[in-house]
Order: sequence, then C-alpha cells, then structure tokens
Amino acid sequence: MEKQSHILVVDDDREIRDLVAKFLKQHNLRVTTAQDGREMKRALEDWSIDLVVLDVMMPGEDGLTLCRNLRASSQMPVIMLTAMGEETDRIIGLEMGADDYLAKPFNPRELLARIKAVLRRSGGQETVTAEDADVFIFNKWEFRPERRELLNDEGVLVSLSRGEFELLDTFVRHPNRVLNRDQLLDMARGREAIPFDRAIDVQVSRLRKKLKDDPKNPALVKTVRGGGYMFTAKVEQS
Amino acid sequence: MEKQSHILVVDDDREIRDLVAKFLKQHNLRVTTAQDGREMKRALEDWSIDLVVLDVMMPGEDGLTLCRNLRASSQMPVIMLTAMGEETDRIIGLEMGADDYLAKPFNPRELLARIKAVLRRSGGQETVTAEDADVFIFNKWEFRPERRELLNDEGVLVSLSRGEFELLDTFVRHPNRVLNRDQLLDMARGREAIPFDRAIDVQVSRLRKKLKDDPKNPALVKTVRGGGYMFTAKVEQS
DNA sequence: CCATTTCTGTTACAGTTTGTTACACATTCA
DNA sequence: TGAATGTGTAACAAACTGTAACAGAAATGG
Repeated sequence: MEKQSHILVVDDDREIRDLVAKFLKQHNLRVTTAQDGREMKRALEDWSIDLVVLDVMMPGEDGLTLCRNLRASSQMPVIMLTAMGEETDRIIGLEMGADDYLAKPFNPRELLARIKAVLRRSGGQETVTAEDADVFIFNKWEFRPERRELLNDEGVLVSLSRGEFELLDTFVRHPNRVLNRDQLLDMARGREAIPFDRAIDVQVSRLRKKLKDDPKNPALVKTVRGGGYMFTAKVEQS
Repeated sequence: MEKQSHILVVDDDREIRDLVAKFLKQHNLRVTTAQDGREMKRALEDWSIDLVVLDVMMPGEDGLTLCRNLRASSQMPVIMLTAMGEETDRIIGLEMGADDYLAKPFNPRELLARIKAVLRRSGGQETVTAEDADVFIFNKWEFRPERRELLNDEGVLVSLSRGEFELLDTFVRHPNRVLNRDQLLDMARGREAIPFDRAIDVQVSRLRKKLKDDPKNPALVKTVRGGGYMFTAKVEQS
C-alpha cells in the first residue's frame, strides 16, 4: 500500500469543505479541514501536511495573503481555489506562487487530478540539505538528524532504527507539547492511526530503552494518560 | 541492451509533456518531466539526466533564461521547443547555446531524431571536464574521480571496481541526502531499477567493506529502511 | 582468438526492524 | 473494592536489509 498523502483543505464554506474532504477521502487521501487562517496554521503545526488546498476568498485573512506567507517560509505545495473571473489567471500566476489553481465551481475529479499531479511533481523525496543540518542537545544527549546519529554523554554513537529515529526527530522538533498517537504517527510515519493502534506505544517503549528513560519515572518522554506523549526536555538547537 | 538515455522534458503544458514522454518512452528512452524551472532543477539533482528538452514559453522563469543558466554551469545538451515565428531561428541560434531547436507544433518523430542526433554528438566524449576533476576528502579518505583513485588515511591506494567507483562517486556528489535505489541505479549506472532489484544493496555492501564502514554502525553509508541509502560525511571538495 | 581473471547481478538465507497481539500492571471511577 | 479503561512490553510474524555463494558477463593478457 502506498503512503497516504495528507491534504489540508482551507475554505470558510463548510459545505464545500465537507464535500471536498469526503471526496478526497474516498480516493485514498488523508484529509484535514480548516475554516480560516488561524485553523490552517494550527493544522500545519499539528500534522504533517503534504499539500494545502486554499480558497482565495475568505473572511479575515484572505487566501492570497495566507498563500504568500506559506510560501515565504516553506515550500509547501498549494492549490488555490478561485472564483471565476477574467483576471484570475494573471492574479494567480503572478502574485503568489501557487502550484496550481482551479476556478469554482469545479469538478472534484479535476481537483483530485491536480492534487495528484502536484504531489507527483513536488513529492519526490525530502532532501536533507544543509539548512536542515541542526544539532539538538537535550539532557547530555546530542541528536544530529542530518547524520541520523544520536550521541550519548560520552560522545558514543547510539544506533537508532528508522522508526526510533523518526520518532525522536518528531519529539525534539515539538518539545513540551502533548502529541497524541495519531499526530505522532502522522508526523513520524506519515500514516493514520487505526483503532487500537499500539504501534506508537511500542516504538516509544523502544526509544525509551535506547534513551535510558525509565517509563515509571521518565525524564524525557512522559506519558499523558489518555492524551499521548510529551517530550519534556530543554532542547537546545544549534 | 544499450544503455537507456535519460531525457528531461520541461514544458508547462501537461498534455504536451505527457504526450512527448509517452512517445519517447516507447522508443527506449527513459523520461522524466518537469513543468517549470523549479522542477527542472530538482530533476537535475535527483537524476542523471542526459539531455533536456525545454519549452521556450513558460510562465515564471522562461525557457531562454533556464537554458542560459544551464549552459553557464554545465554542458548539458539542450533541445529547445519554440512557438513558430519568423525571428525564432535567429533568437535561438544567437542568444543561447541550445544544441538544436524545434518549432511547435512538431512531429514527435522529428523530435526523436533530433534527440538521437544530439546524443550521438555530445555523447561521444564522456566529458571529463574541469568540474569533474575534483578531489573529495571525507573522514580521512581521499577520493579522486579523475584518476579513479581512493586513498586511505595512510595515502595507500585502495582499488575500486567500476561499480564501486560509480557508487562512491554518486555518494560524494550527493552527500547528506537520502537516495533511493532507483536514483542510485540511475546516477551510478544509468539504468532503471526492476522490482526486487537488490543490485544496489550488494554494491553498497561491497563498497562499505572497502571503506571499512561497519553496517551495524555506519559512519559513512547509512541505511534508511524503506527509503534507500544516505552518505553522511562532511565532504570537502578541492 | 581463447584462457584467465575480475566484476556484477541473482539468489538464498540469516539477521534486523516493525506492527500486531496478548497479557501484566496501572489508573480511574462507581 | 471491583470493573473498566489505558499503558508497558515480551513475543510473534511479516517485511526489509546484509552478504556469501554462484554463474554469467566483461575485462585482461597473452
């Protein structure tokens, strides 16, 4: 099974939101919705979004502004939804760097096709470039994502499996925040939790063992009963 | 079987892209497509492209600019696609160093013929240019592609087979980046991976042995389960 | 041109990693 | 306290990777 892409649909009209979400879900995409810029930002923090479908006309911060902000700080793929109009093409094409756009009313199949096309293009593989070359330090541990390495207080390399690595990577990038199982799976693995999914618990257990973190009295990965897990450490980034 | 050449088709019109790609694939060429300059650059990083087919008219950075940039930094063969026009010839011929050009609408067979011709011409000398004549230093190893030499920390020559050489060459030129098996095969061997292809794994194993890199705890070639391999080293180029 | 050596891809199997399941233990609440 | 619910983790199965061994291909050296 191919990895599900996670689409964020931003539109103030609930009917359109739900309709689009339902359609996309039926076609093997994971969907989260937001009704304005505030919710959009929140969703982007809470999930590992692969592509944003963004309505141009919205009360409050409008889509154009949101799109510009998005593109200013990331390479997040964006598809804009626009009201039909003659100037549309030019505005869209020039003013902001959306990857594609679609005039309302649109055929959901058309949207799906564009999403797939944009994902295929930008999707490729995430490159770990120099700008990602951070070093995270917490409780005498040194974590270097760009080298996929974890060093203990003696500078000795502790080998991490891919799963452990991705999980720790997620934790150090979202410290002191409760992350539920669904979010952790999404951010660390890009998949959705199924009911009674214990994969994360097991992975946390394995990671704790490597980090020498006692589950009964954890210094790093705290369990939040009914909520998920929280990485409680002062993370220094350099 | 002859080695497949890898063609990059850059055109903003999806229909043309797909049509051309399909046709070229039917004639034993490997094809990747891009719809703009951004995607083009990405594809050039991700694959070992032999020739670029580039549309002149594109929104954003136009084909002429892209072509000039391309030629400024490499000798990548380029065939331009131009809208029909009287001035076309002169513009193309003079302003940028495309190897050939073709006016739209064109006959795919004609394009194929030009591609073959350009490949035949430029393909001849496997161009060992100045930019290839580098010395790479990583973790006390010294790698000299132009002499096909690998020297260890004592300056002793370690012999590499062609496959090991090509693989290491690919790695040092794309460090700190996850490369999947398909990309590695493409960049190191110029061929496409078939399902259940383990050739790269074996070659990585052999290369690791020569580099004295312990697979359980690799310092240089890290395995990314489900993703490929990543060369993690500070590579100095001189 | 052939014999010899070297290299490369395939196959097979052993070792790892990962999700699932099961069960022990912990916590909550009536 | 007892039942219900949530968490920790050992154990298993499935999927993925490492590599030895083999055979065909390619290079080398008469």
